[in-house]
This record gives sequence, structure tokens and C-alpha cells, in this order.
Amino acid sequence: MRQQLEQAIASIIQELFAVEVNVELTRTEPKFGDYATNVALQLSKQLGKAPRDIATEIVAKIADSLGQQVAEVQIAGPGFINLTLTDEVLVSAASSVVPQLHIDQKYVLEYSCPNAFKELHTGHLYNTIVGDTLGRLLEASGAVVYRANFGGDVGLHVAKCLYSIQQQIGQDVTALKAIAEADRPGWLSAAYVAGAKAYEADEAAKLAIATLNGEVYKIHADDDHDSVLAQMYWTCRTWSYDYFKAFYQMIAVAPFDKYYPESATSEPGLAVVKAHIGDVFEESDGAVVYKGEQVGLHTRVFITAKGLPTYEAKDLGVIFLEIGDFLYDQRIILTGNDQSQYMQVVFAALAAIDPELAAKQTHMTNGTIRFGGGQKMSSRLGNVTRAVDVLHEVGAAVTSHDAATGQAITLGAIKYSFLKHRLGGDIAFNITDSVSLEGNSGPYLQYAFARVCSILRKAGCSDEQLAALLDPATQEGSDFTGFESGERLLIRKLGEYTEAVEKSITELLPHHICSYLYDLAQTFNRFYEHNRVLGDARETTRLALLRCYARTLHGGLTLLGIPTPEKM
RNA sequence: GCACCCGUAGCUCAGCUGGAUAGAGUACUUGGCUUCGAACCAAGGGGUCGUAGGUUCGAAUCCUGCCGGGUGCACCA
Repeated sequence: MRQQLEQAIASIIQELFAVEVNVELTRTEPKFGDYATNVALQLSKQLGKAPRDIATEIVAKIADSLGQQVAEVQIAGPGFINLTLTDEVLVSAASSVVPQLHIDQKYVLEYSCPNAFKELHTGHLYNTIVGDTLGRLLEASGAVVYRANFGGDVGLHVAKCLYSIQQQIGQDVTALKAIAEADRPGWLSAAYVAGAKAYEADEAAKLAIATLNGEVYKIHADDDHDSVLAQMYWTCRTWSYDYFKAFYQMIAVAPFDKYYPESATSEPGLAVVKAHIGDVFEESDGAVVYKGEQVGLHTRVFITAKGLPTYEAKDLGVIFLEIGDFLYDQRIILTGNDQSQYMQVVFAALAAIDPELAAKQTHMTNGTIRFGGGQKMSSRLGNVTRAVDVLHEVGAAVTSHDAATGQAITLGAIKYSFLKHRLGGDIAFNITDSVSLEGNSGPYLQYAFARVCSILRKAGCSDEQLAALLDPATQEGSDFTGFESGERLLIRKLGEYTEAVEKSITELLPHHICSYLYDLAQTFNRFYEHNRVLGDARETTRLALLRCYARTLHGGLTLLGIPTPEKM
């Protein structure tokens, strides 16, 4: 709709002044109209005319030729052209359709990426929720999305954990069977913490852990599933992955299509780097490095002097594994923003190896979660907050009638409080504010939805009708007639849904949808406060507005991955 | 030292491909439920958009310097 108008105005200008111009219609305050454009101001210098004179000529033509869509057109201020749309256009714009911007494009989305044998913390929680939502946005816009999860299943952290386990159970693998399923994550985590402590405090332990580290690599190299250590390792690795999967299920995110354990990426990573020593990489002090300075970056080691692949090489390895597995058009990797310069070097090296593949890479970053007082959580400081703790804390603060609804509200509160911020910066997470059911929060929107459902039911809408209404596949009807001013504000706001979603999809920034939905809910609440629906002479039109609102709110929340209970 | 990100109301944040009086939430003050769900709505105070310049008809938005905060810079992940 907007694009159509923009093009129409562009061709009017072409006709009048013989200039090519990109007309941009922006939403404007209701008192000015529905859309505004500043083309007249932009053209002023080029045409050597006063902006208002240019606007006058354009406006006359618009009134002439766009009468079907534009009810009113005015010039305001220094030369803005303000358009007021006809009611018919407003109605047709108010659909909860998601623009199909990525039809049949294949995306690999890599996010979450926890290390096996370790606990999921708040950073994983944030990253996972954002990654999941980006996936939903891409899928809704027609893309095929493969979700990949790349995590460390080898390395010092694993050895520390195994060391502590050996201290506890010796060589008795069967002792692992005694640990109840529910206790496994906590038990592993405790083992890691104990192992890490021993590593710091005890020289003998440090040595033993270093040896274990090498042995774990050997388990992979030999594909060993029989030795005592191997049995211990594989058992605990499985526990770890089971724990991740259970957690993802608990926070209701889409399952991952594939896990790429770090152990599987070493070999392909090493191979790629070694194949390009000389033309891309060079040897330096026994290590293989990429000299980033040549492209304005810094030098990084890809293979250590001992011949081991670093994270850099493994990251290259996973890129090649994923293109082999999925033949993607685009790959998006989401990590903490502390990795942004690191990733630039990896991508620069990749660009030197395979420019075409490098062009398909996008690195997106999320900031750090900070808790009250701006205090950063870190495992080193011992104040790291586990992801499950956040769930429990928020869950405890939610009061609800039944468990399922309580869980929905908990997830809504957490997800929304993460997603509403522009992606990239650090965010302050305040448990009290996030569960607060007032203001710009997930529960506010959930409540708004439950409320409109309740009204629709009262108006005679059966469960089946409601379900059909909320189903995106259902064709939207429109029994609207002309609007009163309050109704018009609501239908106008409903029409902005598609634009907000489009913005979120093209920029891969979910927060635009959050802002929009909050705005929408507020607009509705204002409308509802001042206008009677049931039993009113305008009931038919107003109920149609309510249905459209319910559908839009539901669609938006679902797109974000936020549960939409119909009662709460 | 070099590089990247950030600095908007007391607090938490939108707005940033330049455009009309800089917006929300929260907190504070006040008003509105015998009437469709008040987890709501309405009203009020609260700002030199870090700072100094520059570009422009026009800057929170673009450029430069400075101040303040965060992060990253060779064999960890």
C-alpha cells in the first residue's frame, strides 16, 4: 500500500519536473494525517523553487489522480505533504499479513552455543531467545531456516569437570548410573566448579587436568567408546546435551536442527587453514596466523605452535560444515558483542579463501545482561547467574491461577524484557520490572490479549470461531463501514503492523515489533475506555475492529515467541 | 597505545538511511470502577539529547576533536 503510493507520487513528480526521486512516506501524527512526505523540501534546491510551491503542484496532481486512496491532502509547515487515506484503504491495510521478503531463501542461524559440561547462564538465555525470534521472523517471511548450535565439547573446561568426577567415583563408571536424571545438570555443574577450583589451587591437579585434556582429544581421534574415560566422557556429554534440550523445551524455543560439537570442527578447520598457508595464512613463531593488519584488523592465531586448532580455525571449520550440510544462501551467527572484532578477522580470512562464501556471512551481536546496579555477572567473580535461576526468580514473582498460565506469563515477561531492547547494546535486567504487570511488559500485552478474547467470547464468539480467527491461515473478512474518530485511530494503528514487522525482518531487529505491539495495545485500551462495544449501535464495526486487533496482537506475540494465553 | 560499541527525563529505554513542539515505561502528584476484564485510562511536573566545533534551509540523527563508560587486541573459548 505504502509502496504503491510512493511510486504513484514519484511518477507524478517525474511528470511535473522530469526528475527521478525516491519518495518516502512516513507515518505521521494523526492530526497531520496518515502519511507524510518531505520530497518538496528535498527537491527545493535542485529545482530552484520554494518548497511550498513545489508541494502545491504535487498536491494538485495527487488530488486529481489518487482520489481512490487519498481522502485528503494538505501542505503544512515548511512544505510537508500530508496525506489522509480513505477508510477503504485503511481497512485493506489492516491485515496481519507478514511480508514475504525471503521466499525460499535458505538461512543458517547459529546461536545459543553453550559449552557442554557447563551450566547455561543468562547470556545463553538472552542469546537463545533472540536467536529463536530471528528464526521465527525469517521463517514467517518465507525463508527456510536451519538452526545450528555450536558448542565446546572438548577443551580445558571438560577436563576440569572430568577430573572432579574421577575424584568422586574413581574408575567406577557404573557409579554414574546412581545419579538421578533430574540431578545430573546440577551434579555436572558442581563437578566443573570443583574441578576449576582444584585447577587454580593445586599444582598436581593442574597437571592431571592438562593430561586429561589431551586424553579427551584422543577419545575423539580414536573414536573411543570403550575405555573407562571414554565411557565417562560420552555419558556426561549426553547428559549435557539432554539438559540443553530440556531447557530449550522449557523456554519454548524451536529445537535445533543440528549440533556442531567443537570436536567435529577441528579437523575441517585445520584442513582449510593448512590448505591456505602461504596465500592466506602465514607461519609466525611456529603458529599459523592470519595477518589482519592488511585489511585494517589485527593478527590472530588459527593453529597453535603445538599444531592445535584455535577457536578461529574451528569457526572456519563450522562454516564449511554448515555450507556442506545446508547449502545456505545466508548464514547468521549471533554471539555476544565481545566477539565482534574477533569475528571480523575470521570473516576476513574467509574472504581471502572464498569470497563468495564470505559474502554469505552475517555476524550479529547481543550485549551483556546486567543486573541491578549495573553489576556485570561473571564466573570469575562468582556472581554468575544461571539461566534457570532467572526462570525461577521471575516465576516466583508471578502470581497466577494455574501453573500453565503462570509459566506462560513467566516466559512472556522474560522474553519481552529481552526482546524490547534494540539488539546490540547491554541490557539491564530487573526482575521486578520485567514481571511487573504494568507498563511496557510482556504480561501487559498478554493481558491485553486475554482481555480482548474475553470480550469476544462475551459477544458470542465460540472457542472454534476464536481459534479460526487467530489462525493466520484464515482469510480476514471486513465488515467495516465508515469510522468514527476513535475507531479510525485504532484501524490506522492496526494497519501499521505490516510495516513494523517488515522493519524488524529487514533489519533483523525484533524490538520494532515490541514497540509496535505495545503502542497498539495502548491505542486499543484508549479506544475501549471511551467506546462501548457490546450493545452499541456501532457494535458490528466495533466487533470487527476487536477481531482484527485480537488477530494482530496474537500474530505479533507469536512471531516473537511469546505465549498467548486466552485467560489469565 | 590501537580498534570497535555506547553516552537522550531521577531510573530503564525508544527515536539515529537528517525534517514539524525530542517520545514511552517507571517513580512522584492527582482524578476515574453498581456499566463489555482498572494487569486499564486521563491529567501534571520532570530534557543545554555527554561536550565543543563543522556540514545543512533544518542535526538527538551525518563529520571531527575532547570528556566519560564498556569491550577486544598471538598461540583460551
